Amino acid sequence: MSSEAPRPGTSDHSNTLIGKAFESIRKDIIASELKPGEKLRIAQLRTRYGVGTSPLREALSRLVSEGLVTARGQRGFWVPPVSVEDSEDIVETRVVLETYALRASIKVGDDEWEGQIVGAYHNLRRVEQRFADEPAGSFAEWWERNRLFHEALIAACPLKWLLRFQHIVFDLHNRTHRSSMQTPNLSPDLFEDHRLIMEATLARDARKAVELLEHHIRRPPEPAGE
Amino acid sequence: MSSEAPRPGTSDHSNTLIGKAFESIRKDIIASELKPGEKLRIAQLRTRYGVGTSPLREALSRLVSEGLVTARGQRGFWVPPVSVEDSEDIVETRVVLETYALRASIKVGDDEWEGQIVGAYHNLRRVEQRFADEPAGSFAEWWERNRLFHEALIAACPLKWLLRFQHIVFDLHNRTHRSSMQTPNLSPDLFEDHRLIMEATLARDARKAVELLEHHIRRPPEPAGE
DNA sequence: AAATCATAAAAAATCGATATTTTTTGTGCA
DNA sequence: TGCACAAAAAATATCGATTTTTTATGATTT
Repeated sequence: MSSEAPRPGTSDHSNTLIGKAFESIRKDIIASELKPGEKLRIAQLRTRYGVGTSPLREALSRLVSEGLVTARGQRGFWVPPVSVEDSEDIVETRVVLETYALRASIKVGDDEWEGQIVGAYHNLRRVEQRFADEPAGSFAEWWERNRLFHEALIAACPLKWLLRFQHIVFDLHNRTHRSSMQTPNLSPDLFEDHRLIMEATLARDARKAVELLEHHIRRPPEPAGE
Repeated sequence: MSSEAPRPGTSDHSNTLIGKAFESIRKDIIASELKPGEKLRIAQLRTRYGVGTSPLREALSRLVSEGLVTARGQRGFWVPPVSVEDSEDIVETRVVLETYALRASIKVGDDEWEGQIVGAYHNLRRVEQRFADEPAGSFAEWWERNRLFHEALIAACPLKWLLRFQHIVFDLHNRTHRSSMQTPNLSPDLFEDHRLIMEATLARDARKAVELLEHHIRRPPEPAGE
């Protein structure tokens, strides 16, 4: 009997069309290639992602609970619209979860945890330096490494469920940012934030780290043109 | 064009077999009728809930993101097992979310909010009184009204996403409690907690209300026997 | 004439049956 | 006991049928 019940919160969908569709659609929604408010028609998605109806609908169903897709019975699926109220809600919820997790991490984090942060920051820094030269090419990459850096900061928090929720609102926040800028546009202030947050965190200065992180999360997206 | 994109976090699955299956399975998992660690075989569930493969799998997919079902690619679905670590994780996450939401509610709640709390408490009190006489008959009802009472307490919190996450961990916490007791067994201390929490909340004594709520959430389930 | 309502046609979502693929179980052999 | 292979079971995916919603059209009312 090698069929063990997996731990809660597990979602191993490797090697299935469901998994492929799930990841692809998730990626496209976060990147705002599937635009906020857009109707997700099954027939269209089938040709776009090259899978049948069933795996497609199952992937969409999974995304519903993550808030990246909304469903109405017998009416189909949509990309949820982006509104100011929702964005503020997402930002403040992210502040609550992420500052708690950062405090907890600073309290119990070990050498291994510190090393992961330094490594993630290094990778992030690389893209940030490259961003000035070729913004378009490094934009998507920046978001991914930004996510990994923030995850590393709070990885020592023992509450797995809280981290899971943080992941969800992070993705949602990511999407609102990306949908608000037509062209890649990242403030150098954001980059500076990262350095300061890391320094305060490694110095175990919880109060300062949390304050910096709050400002960082609340920082509004750069206006499109300048 | 009456097809409007619904707000994020919406899940209206009315009148679909998916919705029926989703609610039924969710209910049975929380009530531990589908037991922790149990394999969820599609063929069995089809006869049990009287629906076909497609709506069944979609319902299960939705439950995966809520943590009430786990999935392994090509291996199928399980009811997640209950472990001590997971339970502590769930409890502490619930404390973080629910105390924040209670504080926020006390800060901004209006008359309407207060009325809902009093009403929910009244309904809950009724079942709690009935519980002494017929525990088996009022057990499931108690859980539902308990949930409604706790939701009423924090309903004025403006962060919809935080409330949504609270709902998820509440259900998970509910399940761990129910799976730990073979026979209905609720402590009178729990009932007393409710009264005190309500009083402190309506008195707008945030510090006291939060302290009581923390103790209440952390209170372990009654041991099965006496 | 404009607006409302009913009806029909088209489109789309939903569902179940069947075929395919993968995993699990069972059996014989080294 | 361990391994290879075959059989069975189970999950997954595709397809087509059914149901529901949406759109289009025309008649009726104000």
